[in-house]
This record gives sequence, structure tokens and C-alpha cells, in this order.
Amino acid sequence: MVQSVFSIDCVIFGFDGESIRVLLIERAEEPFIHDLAIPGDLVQPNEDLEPAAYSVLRSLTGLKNIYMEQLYTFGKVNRHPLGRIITVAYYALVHIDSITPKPSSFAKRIDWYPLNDLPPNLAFDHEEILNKAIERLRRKVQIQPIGFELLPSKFTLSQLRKLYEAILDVEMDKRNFRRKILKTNLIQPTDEKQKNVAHKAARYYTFDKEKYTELSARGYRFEI
Amino acid sequence: MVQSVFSIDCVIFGFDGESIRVLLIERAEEPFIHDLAIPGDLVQPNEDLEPAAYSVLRSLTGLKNIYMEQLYTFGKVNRHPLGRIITVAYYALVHIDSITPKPSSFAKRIDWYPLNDLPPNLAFDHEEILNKAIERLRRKVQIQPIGFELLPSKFTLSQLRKLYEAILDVEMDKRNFRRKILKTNLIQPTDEKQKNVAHKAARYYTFDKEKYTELSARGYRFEI
DNA sequence: GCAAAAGTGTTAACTTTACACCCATGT
DNA sequence: ACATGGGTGTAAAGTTAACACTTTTGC
Repeated sequence: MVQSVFSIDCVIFGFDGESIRVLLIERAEEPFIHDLAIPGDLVQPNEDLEPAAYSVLRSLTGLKNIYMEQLYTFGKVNRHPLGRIITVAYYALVHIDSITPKPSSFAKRIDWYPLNDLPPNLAFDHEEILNKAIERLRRKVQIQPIGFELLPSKFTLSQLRKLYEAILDVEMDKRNFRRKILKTNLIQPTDEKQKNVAHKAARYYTFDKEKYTELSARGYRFEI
Repeated sequence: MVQSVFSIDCVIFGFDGESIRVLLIERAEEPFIHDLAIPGDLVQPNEDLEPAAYSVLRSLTGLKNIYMEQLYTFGKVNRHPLGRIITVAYYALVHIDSITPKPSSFAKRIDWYPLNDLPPNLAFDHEEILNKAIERLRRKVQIQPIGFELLPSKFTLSQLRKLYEAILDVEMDKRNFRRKILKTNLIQPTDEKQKNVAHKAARYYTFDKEKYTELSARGYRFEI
């Protein structure tokens, strides 16, 4: 049988309240040693793709139960200098605050980089992968309520709006945004408000995931 | 190095004027001999993924210059009874009339099956692949003008409407559809009309691909 | 002359956009 | 008291949805 090697790579997005950021590692091995790269790993013959991606995620962030979705498969013959390695790329959305990224065997340093100021010269074809992931995030966030995966479970409507503004790179009207997002009934107010802020305290809201799942099954399509 | 085997599969869609159809082969080999399957092939170590998919397409349909896009990668450990074979699935849209599908080494019979009456018991996980392709086609057709890839280069507005109705499984108002699609300015009337039809002859239109490419580059987003 | 699909406008309902002021809180 | 961001309503413009009759053609 014709044999090849394959790997997974996982683009990890977070939101710092201002910008979308992506987690990149400094490679600890050749090839591209010391260059920045999207975290990834080879896949074992007895290992499914998704679990392999989750295990990379967990080793870097310690998190389980993370939103993750397959992005695209990159298979150019010469994309890897050591031979034919096809990579299945995933992207994940995490609450940036619940993570202290820890270096691991394959990652010397690991850090968040804002999308609007990305470092040049990523290893392999990782710039292409990253661009594809950004494009997908932009499209997806408009038709599925995945933005919440980037926020704490309780968030203010301003945080949510700023998240959309950061992803889509547009300005949104405060009142119109509020009306539109509340009209979905997927966002529930809590009794809590911000504390120790030098202005009127904003109310915290939560995303009603169960309601969305149910509506979704009945044909409802989220749109922002 | 850890080795695995790679294949591509290609879901080929056509439109017969009534229904969307998909091209399936009857397998000429074990495993799943005599079962229906999505056409595909193993990928050689020195072969890029897309060309591999195009070559399957060409061997079955004789066509080049076909709309094709990567769909998803299916990699469950046990999806193939003979060992670990990961498959990268593509989907293609063709003008059904310009094809006379010809059997080949791996395809005993080859035929079009309408989406609303698909055969059961496809080989491997091909039902899952096909379902994913249908879902993708449905979504994509609403945000990119790819429907034209399924029609002859000259088509009537009724043909176009019936195409959308078949893909989306909805009824559309003739007048509203006409107004909406013409407002994009991407559809140009020709001087030709239908001949030998037992009713008022409909005008033929063409899709202005260059205009779309140009508008697209300036940020225009098609929507139906 | 009949059957079949083409072609054509208007109105009401709804959605989107633009826009400005007062409120609560910490310093 | 001031600086900061929270919270709120309305009107105009634009979009979508619903709906019926006349025209052309082959038989």
C-alpha cells in the first residue's frame, strides 16, 4: 500500500477584550527550529483525528470541553521539508483567561499574538493555514453563535459587541446591536452587575446554549 | 515515521432540471464489491490532493475545468475495513448534459441518483460524506453564485429558480426571484430565446463571471 | 381555441440604519 | 464635579413577501 504521514494542526483563538489573539509556539525542533508555528502533532495509526487535535490542545492549555472544528486539509507534496506530510487543520475557541499556556516538549515558548499584528515567517505553510482559519472564523461567527466560546460564561453586551467588532473589523451601533442580539432570546440577563468600575455598572448576561440547540433542531438559523 | 494511507473521494453533483443528482459508482472490487459508492482513489506520495481529485473526475466524466472544492476529511480509525485510510473528500458541480459517464476499472456501473431518492447502504462511510456534501452545497449556494456551475452557460430564469428550489427544497415566488437575481447585475440577458416550446419562449441569460470576480475583490458578497 | 409557462407592478409588513441624551459609578 | 461607559427610543429608508393577469407559442 502507498504510505504517507499525516498530522493535525490546531489554530487556537482567544479574545483579550480588545483583539482576537492566536496561540503560537516557538518550535523546539528541526525543521524550522526557533520559528513560530501553529501547534500540532503527528497522528498515530490507531488514533482518530479529533482526539489527536484535542490532545494537542490539552497539552498546551490544560483545557477540555473546548469548541473545536475541522478547518481544512493541507496536502501539498512539498509543504514539509522532511517528506510528504498531509496535515488536517482544526481551529479552537477558548476563554483566554482560563489558560496559562505552558511550554511542552515540542514548544519552547508559547504565546498569544493579536490578529492585527501577526508575526511574519511562520513555519511550514502555517501562514496559509492561519489565514484560512481567520477567514472561517469571520464567516462562521455570523451564522452560528460561536462567539460565546471566546467569552467568559457571564459577559456584558459591550464585551460581546466588542468581540464581534474585533472579529469582523467593523464598528457596530450600540443600540442596534443590543436590540438585535436580545431579539434572538438566546441571551439571558443575570442578576449580577459589574463591580468596581468607574462608570455605571453593566449587567452580565449568559448565552442559553440549550435553547439554541433546541431551536436549531427546529430549523432556526442564527444570524448577526 | 508513522505511516498511513490517503485517499480522495469526490462527490459529483448535477442538475437534471428537476432534481439535484449525485454520481455514484458500483464498486468493481472488494471491499464492498457491488455496493454503490462515491468515486475516489488513493493518493500517490508525489501527488497533490486536488490533482488527484481532478483525475478521478476526469476519468469518469471526461471533463476538465470543473468547479470543485474541498469538503471535509474523514479519518475514523475503522472507516475502512482494510486498514487505516484517511480520505479527503471534495465535491464538484457539473453540467449534467455535457457528460456521458463511462465505467472505468474501479467502477462497474456509474449513474446519477436524485438527492430526494438516494439508494441506501452506500459503501464505507459514504453516506456520511454525501450528507455533509449536501449540507455544504445548501449553505454555499446561498452565499456564492455557484449554482451556475450546474446549469448550461445559457439558461432561463425559470431554470435558475428551479435549481434553487431543488437545492434548498423550498418554493420561490417567480416575480420576487426574478427581481432579486436581476438586481445583482450578475445575470445578463442574451438575444436568444427558447425554441419549439409549447408556450411563450423564455429568454436565455448568462452569468457574468468576470463581473462577479471583480465585485468580489471589492468586498461584494453574493446572497440569495 | 386550449394548455402551458413567460413576463410583469404594487402594496403592506418588516427590517435596518442613523442618531443623542441621561444614568450610575469611582476617583 | 468630572470622566467613563451603560442604558434607552424613534423615524426614515430599504427590503421582503404576498399576490393575478396578460402574452406567446405549439398542438
